[in-house]
Amino acid sequence: MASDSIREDINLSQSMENYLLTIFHLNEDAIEVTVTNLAHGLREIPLDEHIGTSMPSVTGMINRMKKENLIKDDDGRPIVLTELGEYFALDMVRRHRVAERMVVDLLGVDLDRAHIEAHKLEHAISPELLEIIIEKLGNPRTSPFGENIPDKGGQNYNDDGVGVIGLDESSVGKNYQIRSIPEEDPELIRFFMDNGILPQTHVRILELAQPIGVVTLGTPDGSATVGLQVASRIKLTILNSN
Amino acid sequence: MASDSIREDINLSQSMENYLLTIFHLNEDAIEVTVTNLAHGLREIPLDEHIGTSMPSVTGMINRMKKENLIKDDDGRPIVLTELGEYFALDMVRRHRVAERMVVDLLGVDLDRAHIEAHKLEHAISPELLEIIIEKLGNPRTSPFGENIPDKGGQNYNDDGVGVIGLDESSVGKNYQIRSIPEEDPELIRFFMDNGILPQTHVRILELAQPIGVVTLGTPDGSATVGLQVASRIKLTILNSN
DNA sequence: ATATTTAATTAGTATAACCTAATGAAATAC
DNA sequence: GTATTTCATTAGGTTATACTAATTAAATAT
Repeated sequence: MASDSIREDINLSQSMENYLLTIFHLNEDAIEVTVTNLAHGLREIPLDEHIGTSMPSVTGMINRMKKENLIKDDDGRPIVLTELGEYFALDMVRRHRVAERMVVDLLGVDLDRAHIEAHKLEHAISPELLEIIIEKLGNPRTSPFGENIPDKGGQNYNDDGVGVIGLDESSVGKNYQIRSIPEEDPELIRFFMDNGILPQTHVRILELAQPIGVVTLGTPDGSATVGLQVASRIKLTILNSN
Repeated sequence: MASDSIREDINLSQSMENYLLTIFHLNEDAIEVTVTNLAHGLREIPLDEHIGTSMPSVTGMINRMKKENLIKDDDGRPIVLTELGEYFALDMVRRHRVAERMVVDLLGVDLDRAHIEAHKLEHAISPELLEIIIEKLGNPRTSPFGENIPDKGGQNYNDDGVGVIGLDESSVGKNYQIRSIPEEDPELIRFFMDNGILPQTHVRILELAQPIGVVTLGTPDGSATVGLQVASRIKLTILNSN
């Protein structure tokens, strides 16, 4: 099939794979994909002691990726993926999220380390192994952080953003279900774990003080307060029990 | 502890990790570690379409590894690992064999693909993850091919070669237990799987025709004939039922 | 509308791998 | 004991990825 043949004879470097992931996440967060933002964005993943990427390095890689037909060569900001680029970006997202599920569900890694371990493994999982892992996991539909796992071939992937809001946009007194939480910062995730702030959890908004910049939510176990910045990255769906 | 501190601040490239593994295996097979043999040996692992390594490339890497204090800088053939080099080589062997156990026991990969998948994963497993996997596996002592898994820190690793012989050195009519089988060639492993020639299996030597170059062995399921070259890589321990 | 700031690129290096072709050195063969 | 073969290195190049410093181009501010 087309989705298999598209893959043939193409070998992305680990570096390109990371650029694809970063571009995907910028798109997802509605952040303009520019050289500057990519240079910053690649810093997010704290692999090795590598702090960010210089802008000339990003320019260089973008040009290589244009040559590989992963990024459109129309020249211009924002940087936009070709169909091929989209395909591989979704493939990487799939691998990353499956790897997270694997290390958590199959190996017993703590949630706060899942992202970092998965980020190393995702480049080392062959297409065949990926399918074996997915089957073993029982075809999971989300990562342990609540993010959708794209289908094979990247078809019908949608953000499912309908009805999903940030915790910062929620209403006091209403009940919600947590859909997803941010996955990068181990310390923050530790806090989430300690306070039962996890995907699927039912929560009630106790306080939303915009000027002070905090949101307090009630969980089955108690209550917790987070800043608005963090709150905006906790995604909710409304419960019909309102 | 010392074995932890030795690791600090050292980042081996994937390439160096592969050289360490190859050097280890040459030593294990009592093959002199020379530039030529390394150039051949690195071909064994059929990653990508990469066929072998040129001798100047090996010389170059050996020099870099001398600078990193992984290989003794006395100059001379054979090439010999420093204590640090030994430490990392054993670490790699440990990761490789644990990765093989993981993909087979935890993920359900077929034995004939275990080596190749493990070879990619072994470079992407953090020390912390490695220990988690080992625990989850219940502290396995051998790989699925029957090879010993070195301890953490590489202490008390021994080949356990006492009483172990090659199938080519066995005696007709005697009973043995298979200790280990070669792991590189998927087609050969497929044959082993189909004929129940696996670690732990009890076998009886039915025929050993040196001039013709074949050994026939009886397994619980039937019998199979292999060439002497292959036979020499199947390791046996004698059973006291003789 | 000029000055400043921000964004991106070019120019020029560096390093880790790899390669082929040519050469030197050591072992083996006749 | 010279000739040949084998083994290893040097010489010289290539590619991917990164960097800093300098420059151009575009946006923003005064």
